[in-house]
Amino acid sequence: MSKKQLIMESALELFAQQGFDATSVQQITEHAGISKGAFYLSFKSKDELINGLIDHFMLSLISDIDQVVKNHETDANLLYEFYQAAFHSFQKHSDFAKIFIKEQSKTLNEELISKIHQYDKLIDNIILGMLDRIYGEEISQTRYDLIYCVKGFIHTYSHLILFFDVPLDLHTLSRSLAEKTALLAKHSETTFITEELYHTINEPFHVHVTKEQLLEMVEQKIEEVDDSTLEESLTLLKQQMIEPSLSPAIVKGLILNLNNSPACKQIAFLIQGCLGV
Amino acid sequence: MSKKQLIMESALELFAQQGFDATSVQQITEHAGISKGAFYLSFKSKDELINGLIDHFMLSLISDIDQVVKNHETDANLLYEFYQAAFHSFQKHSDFAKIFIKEQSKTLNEELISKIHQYDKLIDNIILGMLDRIYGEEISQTRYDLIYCVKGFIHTYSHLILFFDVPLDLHTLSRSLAEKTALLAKHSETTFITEELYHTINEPFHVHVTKEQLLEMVEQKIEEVDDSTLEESLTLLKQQMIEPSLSPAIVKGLILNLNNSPACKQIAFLIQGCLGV
DNA sequence: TATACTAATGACTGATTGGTCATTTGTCAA
DNA sequence: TTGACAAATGACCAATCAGTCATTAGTATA
Repeated sequence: MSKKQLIMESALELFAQQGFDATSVQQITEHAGISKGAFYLSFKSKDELINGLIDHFMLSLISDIDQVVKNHETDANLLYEFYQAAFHSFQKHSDFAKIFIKEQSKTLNEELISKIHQYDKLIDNIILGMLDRIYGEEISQTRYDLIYCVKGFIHTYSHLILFFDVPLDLHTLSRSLAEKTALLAKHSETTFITEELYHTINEPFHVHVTKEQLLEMVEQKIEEVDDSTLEESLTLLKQQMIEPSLSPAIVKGLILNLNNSPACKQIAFLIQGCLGV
Repeated sequence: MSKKQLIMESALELFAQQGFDATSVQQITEHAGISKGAFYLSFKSKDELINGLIDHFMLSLISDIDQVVKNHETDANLLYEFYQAAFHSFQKHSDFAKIFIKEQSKTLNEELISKIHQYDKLIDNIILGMLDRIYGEEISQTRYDLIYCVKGFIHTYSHLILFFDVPLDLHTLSRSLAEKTALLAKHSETTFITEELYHTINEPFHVHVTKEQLLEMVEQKIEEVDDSTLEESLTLLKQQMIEPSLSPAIVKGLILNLNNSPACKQIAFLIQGCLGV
């Protein structure tokens, strides 16, 4: 495990317990068994660490959900699968999820708030795509309202999953929420969040990872992975981003390779967006 | 305005902008135009101030909602009125609502977390009472699930109200959420939060304000109020709490007097509970 | 072994914090 | 005008913080 990862894992644990502000760099380095100076060899500042954590786990969550929504053929169970994926991802990264719920829109930098807002919009788009696919024209009036309902459901029930040590039946929960969402989608008539209102609210934010940033991330990932298939796939896709030469089928296949590895799902999602597949 | 109130208002504004940790006592006192020493004449510590703010505004919110639910005769529009009351209360105390949403279950003292949990349970009970009153046996299987849905709705839509400077139509919002809640209450069948699960989760917490604490609060309130009717009502009710002598009708009337004043609604709610009216 | 290099350390700095307390200021009745 | 008391002040303290840097430890090459 690289030093960066070690620090991130130690920090994550402490942040989940105590929050960002209440956790000192000293504590993190002690918990990781390294010196304070070593921390600043891996991260320029505490803020950079927080930034990195948010990027890492938000992308993980988003790519988890996105993959399920994209790869699910029969729309019948899609809602159920969506909720399953979301809650499983929360459970898998429960430390980060705790931070995300607790510190959401706290007193962070402008930069961080904007970043979180961007990820939030990504999630909105995934949910919207899913709803449109299932219900189509049927929900043309209420689709934006439904996004907020779905996010409301996830938020409240996440509390249970994260902050109580009770064994929960995620299957029943997902089934229950799928039922509720379907009810709202089929019978809800009053519209509160019109398309206009939705866009007014989200106007100033645009999602964007520059190609340069992404290339850098790919390079870093190449050094991290052990599997040769993954390494090769990443290298080829990096080349493709610099100078397209491969056929679409090959590119899709390479991205699938990455999607099969939990460690590469996130970067797969980004490459996918960059190459427009 | 008493010094205590001045400090609380100044602190509230800064807390809403920056959060608890990021706001120093120095900043608060500068903003209030007093010295640092003067702060500690009114509050034993920064924590005591935070405690006071939470008590003050949570009670305000809860008594606002409770009054609407209790006093609404026709159950037809009750859901709508409930959401209206909740969002109006949020809008009225938007500074505090922001803090409440932002710092919810952050890294506060054990004491504070428990306190917030207690208020949360109070809200649960009000919602549950309302739902039972409207739907009765019809929702016997899903009543606890419905609480979480209602709270989920309020949470997500509160974000819009609090963090975007868009003029919002609370009437339409409340109507929309009333419709959605009714849909779920009437047609939802899958139960996730069973009665047993609900009680397991909330077991260790019990709401309690001791009579002594309440008497002290009443005394303080007597000194604060200007109106003679309010002062008299408070004094009589205080006597009643120490040694019951008035008829139930008089007690009810006195509480109504308090309910008519925004400044006394909260303490009215507590006295009501203490006297079992 | 000697040299050159990087990785890692932790004492240190300057800034900021919550909270204290000797001192000053303001306000009464005598 | 005086003296007694309460209200208010802000310099001060110890603790803690993020971040730095001179120094040391470890390692690979010659």
